Amino acid sequence: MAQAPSGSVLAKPSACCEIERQAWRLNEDAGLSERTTHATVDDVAALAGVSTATVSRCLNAPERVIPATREKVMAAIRKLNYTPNFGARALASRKTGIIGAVVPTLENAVFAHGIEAFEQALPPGKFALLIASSGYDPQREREQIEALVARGASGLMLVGFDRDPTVYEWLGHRRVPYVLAWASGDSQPHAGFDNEAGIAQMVGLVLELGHTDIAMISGMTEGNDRARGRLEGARRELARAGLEFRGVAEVPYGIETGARAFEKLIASHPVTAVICGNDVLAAGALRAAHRMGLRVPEDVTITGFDDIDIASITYPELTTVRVPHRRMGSEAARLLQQLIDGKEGQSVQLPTRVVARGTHAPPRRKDLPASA
Amino acid sequence: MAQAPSGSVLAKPSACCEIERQAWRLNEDAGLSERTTHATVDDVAALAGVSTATVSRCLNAPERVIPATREKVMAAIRKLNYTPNFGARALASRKTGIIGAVVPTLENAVFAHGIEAFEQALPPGKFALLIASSGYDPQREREQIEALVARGASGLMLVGFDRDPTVYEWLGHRRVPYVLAWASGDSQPHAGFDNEAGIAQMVGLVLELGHTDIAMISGMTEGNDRARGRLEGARRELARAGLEFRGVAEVPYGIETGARAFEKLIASHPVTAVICGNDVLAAGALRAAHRMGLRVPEDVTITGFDDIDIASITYPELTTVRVPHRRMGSEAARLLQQLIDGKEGQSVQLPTRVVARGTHAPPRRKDLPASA
DNA sequence: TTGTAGGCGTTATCAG
DNA sequence: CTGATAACGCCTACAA
Repeated sequence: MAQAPSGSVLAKPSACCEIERQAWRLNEDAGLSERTTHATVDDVAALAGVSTATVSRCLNAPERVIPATREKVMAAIRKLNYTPNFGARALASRKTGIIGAVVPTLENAVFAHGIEAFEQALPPGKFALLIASSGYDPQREREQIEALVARGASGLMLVGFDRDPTVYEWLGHRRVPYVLAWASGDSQPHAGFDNEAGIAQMVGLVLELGHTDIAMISGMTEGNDRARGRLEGARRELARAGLEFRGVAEVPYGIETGARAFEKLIASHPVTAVICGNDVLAAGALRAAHRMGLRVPEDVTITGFDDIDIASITYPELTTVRVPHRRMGSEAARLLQQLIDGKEGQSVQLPTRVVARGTHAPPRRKDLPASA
Repeated sequence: MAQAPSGSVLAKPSACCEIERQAWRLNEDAGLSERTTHATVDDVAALAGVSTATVSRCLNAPERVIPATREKVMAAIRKLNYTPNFGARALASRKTGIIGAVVPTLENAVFAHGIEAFEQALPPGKFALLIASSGYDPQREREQIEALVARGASGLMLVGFDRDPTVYEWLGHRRVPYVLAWASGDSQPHAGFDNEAGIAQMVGLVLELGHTDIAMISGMTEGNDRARGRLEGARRELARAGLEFRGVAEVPYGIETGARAFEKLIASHPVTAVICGNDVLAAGALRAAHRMGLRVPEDVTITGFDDIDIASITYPELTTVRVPHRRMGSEAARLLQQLIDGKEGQSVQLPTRVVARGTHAPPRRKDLPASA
């Protein structure tokens, strides 16, 4: 009988031009079928000649066991290849060591990086991270939250502040601690930054350059406080200078959508600068500009927000607003752990700053070529 | 006493220029302190006037309970705001509904997208996804695998084939089903594509254009079968044409490392084409080329691999190898579920193809300017 | 320092 | 279709 480590080949269809497939199955105890069940504390205790309590202590509080017996126990554990049963342990100890996180999507680098930092900031071995994505859908987010809690999450990391109040009530009733990342304000525990202040800095820069005909490509603002904060912050800063946008497009996240929005905006408004709600939209706008034969920044200024990797590989490199996403992820992890431990935790508001690269310049003097 | 939904403000230091912090704590039952414990099946059963068995059935096999009693039970559940205890459920049913995944890092868009697709392909509500990242460190990956299994993962998704055989033995012994994503070969259940074939297509294109002085910027090959497959595949294709690389740099994943490698390669070898192991390295190379004043593709051809988003926002847009990362993620999810269910599953090998965009061209005739 | 024994909240196997 | 009741595997006072 086949003895492959974990499975056995059932069939291998001849290689086809398109997609090759091959059948697999978890093998059903091909060889030794004596003990199909796993070792338990009792087995370990018996083999080591101690009580189950001692075995448990060796695992959870080694210092409370004398080295000699501890050695015996550990040897038995190794020999039996014993691993504590997760369910039993969770049931008895009333803790799972699982933390949940719901993000809109990991396809947005901002969240992927933040989550990565979040995960790395969790004490290794002490916590594991359960991740779900909502696709920016509030209803789905709610289901995901409930699913994670149902799977034993003893703490949650959520993105942004905007959500139905009943979600917070539910969480409060269940006594599930949570942290809002990429959020600001002070009505909830959070780790974030000020979107309005960040975009205001950028708009300030554009205004200083002398632009007056400005448009904005914003992400979808519904249920997204980040996008809304940026749009509103930009409007406010413009208003302070007695101006308003010549055009505003609100589009879903994506390079293509950013490109389309740019084309439309340029076609219908005589703008010299386009403020984008994030780097991906800006990258799309930049690509559209290239394809339309517009020079950046000579003909048009384009700015981003987030400063993710792509901001430094566009050509010219993107002028954007730097946001410490990774730092935010780790701060969120720190805060959440403190909340879970019942300790006092600190919400934190991280600073942002404009990174001036190559996509901004003073507006083109429109009268020059015309009056020549 | 404060009655905030889930916490109460303890202190708010005056806003500082750098980082603002604010103290939080999960409030300790500020109001009603009657029942600090959660409702259990017994409570629900009592309130509904049925047995715990019936309550359990209502949750796990509603069709086995007549609508009348089911309604009573559901009403009691709602009223008590009852949620099954995860640990108890896992212990009794011997299943957690948790699937684990270990990836090198979510900061690599390839994995972020694949994982996102993997998660979405999991039946919602039936499974939750536990994620850990290894940082490309085999030792850490092993720890993460054990941690996920210890947290109740009943199936695993791992990246690539390269790892200590004892890991597979351990998994086999524990009877934990697993799927290798971004992997090929046929000794394990996998969902992937052929790195060697993919890169060979690209090298073929470059050779056809007439290049003979070619270099490669590869990702780190140790413990990374994807990078190694690409490097070896390229070497082999070159050898078929009687050529070999004029230079090879093996560098960690990143834009900066790609840029540095390109500078060094160009400085020490008279190459006309640089094959890159992935799009990020290629983007770095492209940026370096721009900064060095080299024209792409007139002066030098640069190619990538993966076709992630950034490939279409570089300037010129990147010629690369398209890999169906999302499709792979969902195929991996499908396969893993079948393995978990004890059913036969199909390994799958997805096709790749060259996407010819703007960074390739015939080599520059070096003798032309010199002989003029 | 170590052992004893009860309980954690569900599910599952039987009868009824 | 529903109800007792015995696992499920581990933790943790409490005793020794």
